[in-house]
Amino acid sequence: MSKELAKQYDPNEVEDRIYKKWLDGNYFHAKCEEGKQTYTIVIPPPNITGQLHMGHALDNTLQDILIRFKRMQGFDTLWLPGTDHASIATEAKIVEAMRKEGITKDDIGRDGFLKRAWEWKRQYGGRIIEQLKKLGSSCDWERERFTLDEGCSEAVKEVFVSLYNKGLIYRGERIINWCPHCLTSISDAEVEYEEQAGHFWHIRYPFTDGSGYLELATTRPETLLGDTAVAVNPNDERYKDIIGKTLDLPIVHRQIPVIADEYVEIEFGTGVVKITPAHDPNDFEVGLRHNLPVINVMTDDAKITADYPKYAGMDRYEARKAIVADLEAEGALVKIEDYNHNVGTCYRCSTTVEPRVSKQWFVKMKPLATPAINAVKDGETKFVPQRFEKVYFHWLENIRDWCISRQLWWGHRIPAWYCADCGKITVSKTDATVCSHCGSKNIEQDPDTLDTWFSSALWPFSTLGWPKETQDFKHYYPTNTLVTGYDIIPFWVMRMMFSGLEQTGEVPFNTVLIHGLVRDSQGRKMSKSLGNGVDPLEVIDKYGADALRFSLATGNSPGNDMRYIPERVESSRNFANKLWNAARYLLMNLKSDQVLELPDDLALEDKWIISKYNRLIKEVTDNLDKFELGLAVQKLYDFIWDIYCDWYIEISKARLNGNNEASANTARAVLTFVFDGILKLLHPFMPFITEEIWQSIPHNGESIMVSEWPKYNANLNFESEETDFEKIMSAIRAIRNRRNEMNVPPSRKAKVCIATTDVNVFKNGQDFICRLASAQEVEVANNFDLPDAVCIITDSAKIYLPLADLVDFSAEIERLEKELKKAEVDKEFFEKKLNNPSFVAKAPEQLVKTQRKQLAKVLEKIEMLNSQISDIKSKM
RNA sequence: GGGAGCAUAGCUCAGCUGGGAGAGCAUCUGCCUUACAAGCAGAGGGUCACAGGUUCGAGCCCUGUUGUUCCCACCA
Repeated sequence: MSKELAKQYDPNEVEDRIYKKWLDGNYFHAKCEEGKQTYTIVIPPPNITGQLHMGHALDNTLQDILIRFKRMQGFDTLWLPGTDHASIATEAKIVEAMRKEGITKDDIGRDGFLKRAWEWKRQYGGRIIEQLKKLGSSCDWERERFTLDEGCSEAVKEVFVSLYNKGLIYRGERIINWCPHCLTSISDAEVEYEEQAGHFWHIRYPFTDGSGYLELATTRPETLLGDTAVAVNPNDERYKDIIGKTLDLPIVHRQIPVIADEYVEIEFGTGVVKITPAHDPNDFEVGLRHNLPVINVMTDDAKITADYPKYAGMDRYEARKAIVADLEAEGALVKIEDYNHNVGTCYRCSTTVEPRVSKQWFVKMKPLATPAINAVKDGETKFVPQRFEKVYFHWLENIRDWCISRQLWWGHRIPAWYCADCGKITVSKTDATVCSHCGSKNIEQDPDTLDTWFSSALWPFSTLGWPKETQDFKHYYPTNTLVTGYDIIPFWVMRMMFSGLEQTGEVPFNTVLIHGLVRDSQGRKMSKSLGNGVDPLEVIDKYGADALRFSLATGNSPGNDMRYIPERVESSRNFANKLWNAARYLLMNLKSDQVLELPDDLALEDKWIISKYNRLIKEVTDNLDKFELGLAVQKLYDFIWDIYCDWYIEISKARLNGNNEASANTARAVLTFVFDGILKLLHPFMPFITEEIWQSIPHNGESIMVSEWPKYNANLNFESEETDFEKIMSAIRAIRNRRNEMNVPPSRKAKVCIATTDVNVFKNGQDFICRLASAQEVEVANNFDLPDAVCIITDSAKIYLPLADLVDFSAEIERLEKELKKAEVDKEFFEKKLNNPSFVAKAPEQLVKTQRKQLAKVLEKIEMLNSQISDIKSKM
């Protein structure tokens, strides 16, 4: 309290110091207390390759707000942090770094590569964690986990083996999405489709019996090398007679059959489709139905194989040109059309995906999807906002088996060994040394690793110690809220759901809070290639973490994208400064033995603000419970700036500078009491500044972050005092307004006369009116003779400002007539309603009552205005 | 082709269970009033995209239209 606060709040001076204080106090650590209700969030683990961006800032701000709120409410609160090994992204980064040194993966081998990868992780993996701390995140750092750490790896093996034993994981030769740049398979979810301008090449395939040609069209002529059939629709009258005939595949001159399959659309193109089972998912299916050979024509990096010497070594696009040229030379090319079509690309590197048949590991999805769908249908897990359930259902209902093997080294190695002797597979949690089928030692582990999302899918329970029956797991699982962006639903949310249900028998969380993307000020996605990304750390450096958090929480509704507007952060910074200065005011007025408790002798304005504050507690708490963070923060902003600062502080000045010591003391107590409460309510949103201030005012406890969340108290409702005080407020506003209109300089104080039926209320407010409405003295009475002056009407009073010399009579009449017109419109509005019998009959009684009152006031006002107008006219 | 979101003040957005439209920024006027000029007191500014419907009453609920953004989908 003796501490002197600077005139302007300097977040840089405060934040690191406060964060250290929290760490030293061990406040983030969840104690795992028996019998206490828990609240748990597991962090969406950022990639170790990542740097904090605005999306992280939003995601973690929302989580921290919820966590701090629940912690203050007395829950045993755990926010479990960690990072993701991000197999493809990390491996790509390391390979790239090696490339600059002129080294390849093969040069250093698997062990050498992994050594480098771990070294890389050691060096950069903690970077994003440090950045999260800058934001103020109150994670339990003692429980920090990593998807590739020992515990998570145990969980991965456990799940793999268990699913394998249940027949839910299998190995098979299927068509998968292959990225020729990352050199690995990727899952369906990892393919992004984009429309590309391409061509439609019309080609003639001659019949072997010399009976002419069949014309078809393709967007990918290079796959012709792998054609093993041509298909038509069995119901297509045009082609009925040719089914079963053979064609001579141009260039290759292989004989291929004409088959009939429903998949072919009669209307589209020529109604004839070339079938390349090795390089197209649909053709693959057709191939299965017709037992067609599968001919792979491309290597890992999408170059033509040695089987076609003329094109061997050409990449897909070179080969395309060469083949088109050769088709033309052969006279097989009919025409080329422009054509736009959707092309699948790799979500990591944007390379066009090459569908490819290969032997991979899959998770059988149907049996896992059903319980995950039901859990959401039954409301065990809820999405906020609810509409995202549709996205979730859509994915799960249309899901295909999940390709989980990746041809990468950085990740969880597949716990499967192949026997060179009996050819069978041994799957085991522990490293196998002999074949479980024949006992041979001649076994070798699968070189592949698992999809990075396989381990993320287990995150809510693997991080709590599962499969061990740990204290943490028993205590904190299932978790409560998962906070993530809508773009992550198919990758992660869905997979955690079915994994949690399958492995633990319970949903992993009961609420999924979905947020949108943070876009740039023009609404574009922030991206490296556009260079429009805003670095949250720079924003924090300039405006403070509290200002950034506040902006991200304000005006953001669940599930909706938002734009990053620098002016908004500035306004948040200003708000922080406002709070800071309110604290300075408080401190310079408090007494050394100031206490937090409220005295009994509360004045009208004290009851007014306490009552309002009491309602604020209820509303903010309700909003937070319903995940309406944006509404909560808006209410806090309004209360603090408008109610507390602009009104109560201003009003308190009269008492603090007056000579009634008892009244001054009461004001001090109320100022302190309410301020303590708003700091607490604001703390989840602006943790640093609220802590810094709280430490300098009278307080109970070590830190605001572990102080008690304010509780609504029915005894602190003072409705009639609220109404009464608001009458004084509206009188003050009316006088200010009038003076402004009349251009009265503030230095010119005027006497104010108030005619009202609430004489006592206004007598009570005389001091305030003097102070806040530049009045010299205030006279209150039941009635006055209408003075030769300007008159204002509020809901509860007629106010006379004796500033006759400033009055321009004709302007005054103009103003009064304008007001009269407005009042007449109001009158009509209410009368129309109240004259409507069905309104009176059907509308709530309370509403009808207040509208009647309002009408009466309007009528009174009209009468008053009329009399004023005639009064002034008589004096002109 | 299917699904979803959005459309509210000049700009960016709120608006919770339907009861006379709100904030921040910007603009205009007047103030350095002893917490704060990153501030104070005021002002102006909106047919809530359009058309129907339900209701005593619609920014909010229903139907359709237009514009826009996104997600999903194998028409080669």
